[in-house]
Amino acid sequence: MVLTKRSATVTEQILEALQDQGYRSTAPRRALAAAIGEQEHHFTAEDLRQKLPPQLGRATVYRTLKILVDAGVLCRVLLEDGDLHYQLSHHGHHHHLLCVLCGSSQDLTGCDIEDVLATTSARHGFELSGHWLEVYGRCRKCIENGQIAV
Amino acid sequence: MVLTKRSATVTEQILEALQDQGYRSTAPRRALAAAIGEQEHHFTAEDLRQKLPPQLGRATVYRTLKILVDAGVLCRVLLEDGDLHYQLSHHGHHHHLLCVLCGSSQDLTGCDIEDVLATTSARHGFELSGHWLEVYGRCRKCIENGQIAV
DNA sequence: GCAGAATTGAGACTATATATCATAATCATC
DNA sequence: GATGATTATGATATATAGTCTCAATTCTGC
Repeated sequence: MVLTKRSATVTEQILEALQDQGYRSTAPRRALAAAIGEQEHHFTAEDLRQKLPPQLGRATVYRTLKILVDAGVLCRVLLEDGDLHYQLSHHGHHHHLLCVLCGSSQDLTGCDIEDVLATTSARHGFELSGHWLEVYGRCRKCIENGQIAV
Repeated sequence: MVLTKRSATVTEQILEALQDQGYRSTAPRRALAAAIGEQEHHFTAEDLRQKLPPQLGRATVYRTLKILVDAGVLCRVLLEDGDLHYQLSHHGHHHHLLCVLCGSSQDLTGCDIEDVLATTSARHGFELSGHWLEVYGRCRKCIENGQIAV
């Protein structure tokens, strides 16, 4: 396994991304970056707020999340029940395999969904501009642990 | 083209579905069914409310929409900007090709997305339980009309 | 340390949706 | 039709998720 400069902690990566985009380094943003670094899986804006000092304003949390999504550091994840969560993005367009039991997620890589979509859409005379795909199920670990659906 | 009992008006189909599920036929529900029948494309709960007498309570609209989604008459559609809309469902699991210009939608049928997903997921040791897919783009008509993105 | 610009946070506000519950409407039965 | 058990309604309160404003504060380069 090769260690590179980019494999610093999540918190550091986030702060770096902010700086790369010309944003200032402020105490609230450092606190937010640290809180995000602590998240194991996907989280909501309110999840973060609970980990942060209460005087850190709601607006700041949402503003920063938006910046991070735009910067490609975070991506939005749509849960099965319609809840919108955030999680670290592994850059580039991709999809998620979300475990409905433990909340973990894997990136769906090396898949040819895009091709299938393009072909099928073309058959309908449709010109593709984007799509949203979330996949729900049980991850290997949860299956092995013999968990059954809630 | 063959006319069957099932090809009654949308409004009638909705009312029939409600009755099939053991729900009573009430004035608010009839009004709602009529309003849904008038919708050309996908719509929000508030779109409907605007077409209905103001004394028809908000709760009734949302309750009825939920019933209709559960009954499979309507399905939820996620727009590119995150807005949740409703539209008539053509029964069974399917996906939508949503035109971002005119708002029309086509069902994505005869596609092998499910297979691709199953295969890819299996490679990740993942046991599929569901997924959500929305596809955005421009429909044939809008392309032919030479519309450009807003 | 200063000035100017960026950022913050308190709170008002919007939009969407659900919960409560007294009242009203429905429908099977008489 | 009338009755009554049951279902449904709607006014209102509450919840949730997020945006907007703007005076006060904090950064950063100088």
